[in-house]
Amino acid sequence: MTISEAAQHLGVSAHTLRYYEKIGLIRHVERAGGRRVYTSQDMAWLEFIMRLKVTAMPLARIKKIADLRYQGDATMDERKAMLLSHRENLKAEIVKLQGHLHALDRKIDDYTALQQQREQRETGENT
Amino acid sequence: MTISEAAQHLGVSAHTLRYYEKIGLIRHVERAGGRRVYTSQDMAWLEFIMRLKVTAMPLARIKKIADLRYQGDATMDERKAMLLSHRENLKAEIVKLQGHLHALDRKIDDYTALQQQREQRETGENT
DNA sequence: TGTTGACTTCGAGCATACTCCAACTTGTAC
DNA sequence: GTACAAGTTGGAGTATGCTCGAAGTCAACA
Repeated sequence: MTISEAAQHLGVSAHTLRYYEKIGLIRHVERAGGRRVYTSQDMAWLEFIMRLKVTAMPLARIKKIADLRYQGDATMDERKAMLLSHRENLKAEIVKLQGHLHALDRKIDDYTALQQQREQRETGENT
Repeated sequence: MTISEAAQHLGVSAHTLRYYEKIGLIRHVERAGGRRVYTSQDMAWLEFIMRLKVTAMPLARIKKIADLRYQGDATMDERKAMLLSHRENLKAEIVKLQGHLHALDRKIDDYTALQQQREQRETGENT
């Protein structure tokens, strides 16, 4: 897979993929005639990175997981612990957003009530 | 309420409150002897801003709602429409995060399975 | 009246995550 | 073999949202 194919597949730009390689999120990507060739393993790893990214994990923390991964199987427990911790954050985040959703609903209700008051005034129901 | 009280109450820094005033999220805050005095109405508005902020609305969009608010009641429909649209985004975001949570759970399961395999090898159950 | 400490303004600086540029190389198409 | 698209590198620049520093002001208390 070329860089532009990979980029399209992952929904990011080729620039971003080079950037991720530069900061070490993904390492020793093969080259053919100097050009990057992404294997299916590379893609699986990048997809996992994207998964962490969309759940608002900062690149610095993703980098830490990447570093551990490149150190080998001995770091598995630590990586699992990081994921478990991230899962808890994610669950808390979902609960928080649900709370904000309800608050937003109430605010919208306020607007609806104000609109109705205005309509009543305009149709002159009180005079 | 002084700026530091307001900041503490809202969970941001005084610097941030001045910044929000500078970019126009909140306007004509009273001064007493040159110092900001936040009224309960100011606080209600700032709390609403925070509510939007924690749901990942960019300051630029919040600014737009603030601009509309300062234009008066005539912009109520437009503001309500923005909130409705934001609510849809928020709902979609929650669904998305729930999906990512499940994906994360599966990844964690993978790690657990690998750990169990390793334990079996170490205790020599196969020889 | 002097000191303390929280406040003021303005502008510069910072962290994150890209995003772009310049100059050069490579593979394919004719 | 030459044109052209797509790729390469390193480094600089950008957008967002703060965050800090400098230099000065103000109120309250000893």
